[in-house]
Amino acid sequence: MPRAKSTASPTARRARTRSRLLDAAEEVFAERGFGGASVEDICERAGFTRGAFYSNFTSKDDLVLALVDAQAVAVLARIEAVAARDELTVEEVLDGVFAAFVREPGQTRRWYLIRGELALHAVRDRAFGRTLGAREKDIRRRVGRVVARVADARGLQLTIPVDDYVRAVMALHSGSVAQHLLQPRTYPPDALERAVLPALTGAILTPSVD
Amino acid sequence: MPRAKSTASPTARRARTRSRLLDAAEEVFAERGFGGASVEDICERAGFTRGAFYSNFTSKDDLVLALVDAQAVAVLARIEAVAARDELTVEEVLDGVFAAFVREPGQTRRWYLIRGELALHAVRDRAFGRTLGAREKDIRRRVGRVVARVADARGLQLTIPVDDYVRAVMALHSGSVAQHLLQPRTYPPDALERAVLPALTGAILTPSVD
DNA sequence: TGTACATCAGTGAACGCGCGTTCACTGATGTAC
DNA sequence: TGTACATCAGTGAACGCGCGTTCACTGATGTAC
Repeated sequence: MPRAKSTASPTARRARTRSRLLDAAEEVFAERGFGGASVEDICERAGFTRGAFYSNFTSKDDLVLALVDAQAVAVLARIEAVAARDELTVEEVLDGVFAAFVREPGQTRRWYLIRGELALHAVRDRAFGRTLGAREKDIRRRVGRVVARVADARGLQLTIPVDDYVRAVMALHSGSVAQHLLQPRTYPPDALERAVLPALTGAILTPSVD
Repeated sequence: MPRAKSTASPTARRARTRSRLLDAAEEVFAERGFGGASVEDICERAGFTRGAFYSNFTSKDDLVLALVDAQAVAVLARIEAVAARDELTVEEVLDGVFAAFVREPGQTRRWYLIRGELALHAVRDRAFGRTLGAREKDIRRRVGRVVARVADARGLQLTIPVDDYVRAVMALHSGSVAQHLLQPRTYPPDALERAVLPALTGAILTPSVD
């Protein structure tokens, strides 16, 4: 059978194959979970045979690690873009951060499923957990810096460590998405944040005394 | 090969077999996920052969549904026990509720993994999602009633719907457990609740005017 | 520019294994007399 | 109380299938002359 159309140099084409496999893996993992997704499913989705898979990754586990790395790079880049905008309020910054996790608008469901799979895998596999934990810490630190800067510019100060605030908001957001996905009709997205975030942020970000 | 020791009437023994299989399934699902856990793993853990499994459940999916039902009954019973105690503060009620989800003390990890698996499965499978959603709603309503009663007895009133408050606290707790499991050494259990809950509850539960 | 050879990304058939499910059976317990 | 039969919870061998992984290969592209 003939090979797929050749568009670029072998090196560039190889990188493209790898990234297509990663994209496909994200989709298939979201749909069926790590355990339920087969290597063949992923290859079929990406338009390759299984041989191509093992030419680019040493195993299925190796692919999961590569996925985390690729996501971390992409998410951090999008957060940097939010951080560069000085005119935003704290709420807008947080909105931008949530959006940064999602590859394309309207992919919240996929985002939730993938993050859920990664979180469970991290708790089960200690080594993987350390990798994911380090990546999350990186992201929280970056977000925390932006929040602190924006709060400062508004003359507000935090009553608890900024890292705890960021953790709390992310937990709330994650819970909100879960509730919405479980009850799509009766519980709109962001309903929980809308109900709770103002009170929380009001209690934690108070006007500076000086 | 001889059968396992006979202790009671066939009906009682059958119920015992079923419940042992459910317990084993909870453990194995927590360890390996739904996709990663085989029927044989579960049977081995429970001390039966696969035939016993198919004598009690029609399929692996059927087992998951039975697991949810069994958990709902158990959790609701434990919450009722908390609700019956009138002397508790709002914080103690919430602590009691979180404890109610865990079968035995020190099983937080298992609780988190099982709930995570169920949540992902619910988002993927709409019919299952409706079942789980209904169960969660039941639990929230029950918890909400207790919180409202306790707040009322303390002369406090809620500034947002009690259901949203309960959702928020559960999301926070779930996020807290996730953070702790990811960084067991540096982030103690309950660290997030300790940092954030007082501010949140203070902002949402305010002294009644009348 | 044209030819001969080297490289290696991706192919696809093949492997052995473990899976979910089925089913003919066994033997302990319950029932009838 | 003792015997004969019925029930059915749980056994364990067997089924076909799809899995993760391997590997000899092909043919498009890059390189040397």
